[in-house]
Amino acid sequence: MNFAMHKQANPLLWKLDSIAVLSDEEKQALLDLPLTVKVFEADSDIVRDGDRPTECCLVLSGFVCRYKILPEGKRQIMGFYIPGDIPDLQSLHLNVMDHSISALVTSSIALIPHESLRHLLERHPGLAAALWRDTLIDAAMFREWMIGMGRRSAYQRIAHLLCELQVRLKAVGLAVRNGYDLPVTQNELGDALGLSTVHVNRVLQDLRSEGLIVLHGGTLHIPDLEELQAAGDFDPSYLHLKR
Amino acid sequence: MNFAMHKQANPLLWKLDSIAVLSDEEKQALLDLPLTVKVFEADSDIVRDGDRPTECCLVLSGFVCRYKILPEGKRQIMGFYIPGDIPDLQSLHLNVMDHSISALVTSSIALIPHESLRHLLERHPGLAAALWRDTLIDAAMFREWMIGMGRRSAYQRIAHLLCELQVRLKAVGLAVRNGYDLPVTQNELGDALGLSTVHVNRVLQDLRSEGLIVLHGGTLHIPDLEELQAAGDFDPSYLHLKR
DNA sequence: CGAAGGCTTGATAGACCTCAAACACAGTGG
DNA sequence: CCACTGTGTTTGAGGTCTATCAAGCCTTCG
Repeated sequence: MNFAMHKQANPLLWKLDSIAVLSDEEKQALLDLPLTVKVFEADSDIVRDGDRPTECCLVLSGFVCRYKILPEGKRQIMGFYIPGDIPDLQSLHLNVMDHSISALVTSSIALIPHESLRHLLERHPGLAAALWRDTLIDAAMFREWMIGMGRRSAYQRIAHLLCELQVRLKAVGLAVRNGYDLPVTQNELGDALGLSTVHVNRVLQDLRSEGLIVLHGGTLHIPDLEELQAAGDFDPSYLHLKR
Repeated sequence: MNFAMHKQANPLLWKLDSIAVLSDEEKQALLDLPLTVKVFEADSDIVRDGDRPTECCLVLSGFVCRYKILPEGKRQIMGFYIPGDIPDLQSLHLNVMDHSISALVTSSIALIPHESLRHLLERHPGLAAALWRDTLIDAAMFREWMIGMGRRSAYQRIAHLLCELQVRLKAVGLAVRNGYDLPVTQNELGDALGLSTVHVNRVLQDLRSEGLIVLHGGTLHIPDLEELQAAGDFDPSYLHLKR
């Protein structure tokens, strides 16, 4: 069995392979998971604040975000999720959702019953460790975003986010070295970074005029990745990738 | 064996009991963990950014924080930890620390070898689930802090933090209904909330003058908890306590 | 009693927000 | 084929929250 060829078909395999060492047996077990694929339109919720999910959602294609709406109507986006990610893996151990997960563009999502996952993890402690690790890396990303919103300028924050997505997309084969598709509006960027749309727009123009990014029509080109990383004070070690 | 009386001696038992259901056997196994107790002075690091820990630290008494220093010298505090917490539990699955953990006041810390923990978790899947859940709740707190720094005013943020500590301290028996010891300087509060010391001071005065808090000498009194929660837009559900 | 750390206050500045409107572009329908 | 609509982007002007700088004050402790 050639697992390399399955990476395309099953992005979860690709993703976990980028953060943990898996045996062939474990990889096979992952491939054997029963998946129900469902397509979500742009701006539709996959899981809602207050829900008690009985399955986890694995992103197969598209772009997904984790967010919460505050009483005053403001929205905070707490993370972007890409193919291979299981944004609500936590629902395995936290019964009630304390936020929502939504598709930003049309996305195909595989639903995996909790039952199947629990069964899998019982039999394969290595996979249990890998998924626990995955949730810990998620937490590390939250921390890094916290640092950004607490102590970095808007300019740095945006540069940092663009770098994070570069690295993560590349780890699952969805980015080339110098760019990727970014199907996110400036409004959504603002909600993710704690900024107003207007300010995001102005800072993006700064980044453009400095030649750090070329961004239009949802396509991002990064002429010099290291320069952008420096501008965003970005160090990928918090993503805990294997190499 | 009366486990209730052990809660005092072993705050971990108390803490886990507040977030998960444990059998007597599991409780006993927790009590059997080999602990090496060590006292850390105020402002001394327990684990450092870049370390590769071989043990986890359990807070027995005192007050601890998770933080990171940025290149420009700024500090972001990403969480406060109290007796019963294991702030670096993640080191079980993430080899390299991407931040530091430090005592804010003299604190006694129990060091638990990874080996012992792994052994424990293999034998007691229920405890493994409880500790995984604990790291997920940690992540939920990060998310809530993110929301604060992204979308809440300084006034709300401070009120929110004071409420969070109230609930968490109460869950391990360290707070009465209307207050607790808060051994944190205004400078540290600022670093935790992404604010300057000066501004923290002014907002605290606002909170005081509105009668929402009485704070001096490291002791916080909350005349009306519900009012403070309303001021901080605080809803404890993200802490995922049992009841 | 002096030193040190933390708290408080005042004045000034800047980053970012809000409001408001114009512009660009893709999709829709007649 | 061209108005029409909607969403996203861009620009301008004014305002505010919060940072920074600088100093004085208070308490604790050796």
